[in-house]
Amino acid sequence: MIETLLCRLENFQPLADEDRRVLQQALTPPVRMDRGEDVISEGERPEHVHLMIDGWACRYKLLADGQRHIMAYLMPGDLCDIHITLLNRMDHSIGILTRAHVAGIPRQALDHIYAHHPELTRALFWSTLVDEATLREWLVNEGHRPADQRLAHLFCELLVRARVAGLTENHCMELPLTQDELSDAMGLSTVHTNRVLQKLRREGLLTLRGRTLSVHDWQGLTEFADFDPLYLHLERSERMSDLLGGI
Amino acid sequence: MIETLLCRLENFQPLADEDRRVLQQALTPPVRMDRGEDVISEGERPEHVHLMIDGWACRYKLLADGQRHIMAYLMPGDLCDIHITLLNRMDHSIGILTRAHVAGIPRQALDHIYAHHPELTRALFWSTLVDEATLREWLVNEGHRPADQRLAHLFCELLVRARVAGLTENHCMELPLTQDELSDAMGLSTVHTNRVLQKLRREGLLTLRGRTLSVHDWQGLTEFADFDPLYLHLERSERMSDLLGGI
DNA sequence: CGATCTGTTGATGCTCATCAAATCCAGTGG
DNA sequence: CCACTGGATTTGATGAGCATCAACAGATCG
Repeated sequence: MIETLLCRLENFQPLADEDRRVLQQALTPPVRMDRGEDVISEGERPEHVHLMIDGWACRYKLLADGQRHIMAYLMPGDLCDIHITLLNRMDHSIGILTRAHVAGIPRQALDHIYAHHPELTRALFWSTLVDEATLREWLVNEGHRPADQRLAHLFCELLVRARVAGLTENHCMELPLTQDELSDAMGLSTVHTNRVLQKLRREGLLTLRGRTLSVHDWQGLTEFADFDPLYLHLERSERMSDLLGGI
Repeated sequence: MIETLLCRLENFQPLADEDRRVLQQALTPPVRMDRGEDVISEGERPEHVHLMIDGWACRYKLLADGQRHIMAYLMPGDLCDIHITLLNRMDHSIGILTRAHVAGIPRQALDHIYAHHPELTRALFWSTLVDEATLREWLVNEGHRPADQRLAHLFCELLVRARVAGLTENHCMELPLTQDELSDAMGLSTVHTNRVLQKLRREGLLTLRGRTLSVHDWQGLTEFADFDPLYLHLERSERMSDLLGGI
């Protein structure tokens, strides 16, 4: 799954073999984690950067009233928290959503990369900038789009990201999220999310059942959601071209 | 106003005189801009990083239906778009909100900094991580908080940021935003924003009139808004201590 | 096989958008 | 100095979108 990460980083620019090796060797062995556990919690001082090997996680914050807001989904190949070497304390938590394996890059190894591998450093920096761009799009999504478009837009994004990570078959992907977890990310109630999902299904755009997302009308979905993948900055990905062609 | 930037960067760690000089000398002379102009537009390939000398700007995207969503406010001392050196094309625009002066750091100068001034580079990287953290908080704000808390939270943030930039007097600051511009950031209609502002005023929390924000009950406001400034990562700022003490 | 989590359905009401019009204000030109 | 103008703020009325509460059906799992 380091392959997935490398593959993603190469959306910025091709990596030297040396850089690939350095990154690979920096990784600690994957740790098994279960749904409900935190990779790291708000307020903690992190010592590792974490990499999702398999399984899904999310960034989230808890509000004063106990509600959880999910700010990002992390799928296999995603780095969880590069920030962390530079920020003192986590301002949010990272929680596991499925059975998962998580590897780490020790702070020390990362410092070494920063000091001696400028190209790799830039690639990692690039990757956080993409995360930031994604965050901006989510902000637009929650701020301005009604519930149906909002969910549709999320599914577009997830399908593209999964595609680039090699996690799709045709227009289907494993999506191990409950409607509750979707709701906490979209700022909707579970009930409303449920009704919107039914509507998207009725309209022949997609179905979500048994942890599998199937997109039936990709073109229709992207148009409905006003989805423009520019913000994912994946222009270089070969796996993207057919999808993008369809947009 | 480079002072403000340096002062902000030193929230990460004190800068060497050498680094301060390098940054100062990298700046191009400020250019005068007017409300409505774009510093840079979506899709463009940027050649400078921009620094707000005076006046305000915002990051925004235009949606398919013509609505504008504001994703960040930029005040004097804020860098607009460091990303830019690494991302190919802007996935959003930066628009001027008041008469303003904007300086630039040429891409070339920035590359030089990246290559030869690791500490300064880290400080700049840190600064984008804070931007990202702010984005996450905005996401929570729009996703989960009702309109009154949402606006209150925004005002808390703006006051703290202005305070650190030396732009406040007591609990007042110049806030040159129309209710329309506030609405576009909060995902509310102008009408509703207006009513919420009246409510916050009636409750004695703050008044916003004639481009001036006056917070009358800081403690009450932060409690009402569920505001925790951790995400701004300003622990080192001396100017913050009195405000934070009040939280 | 019950216990628990997830998904589904119905009913009710609040928050907020929308439309429309009135007022206020700063700037501009006669 | 005043009339004019266009933008910003304010007010009222109406209705849509979505939250909330409650209950039930299905799935999953030890």
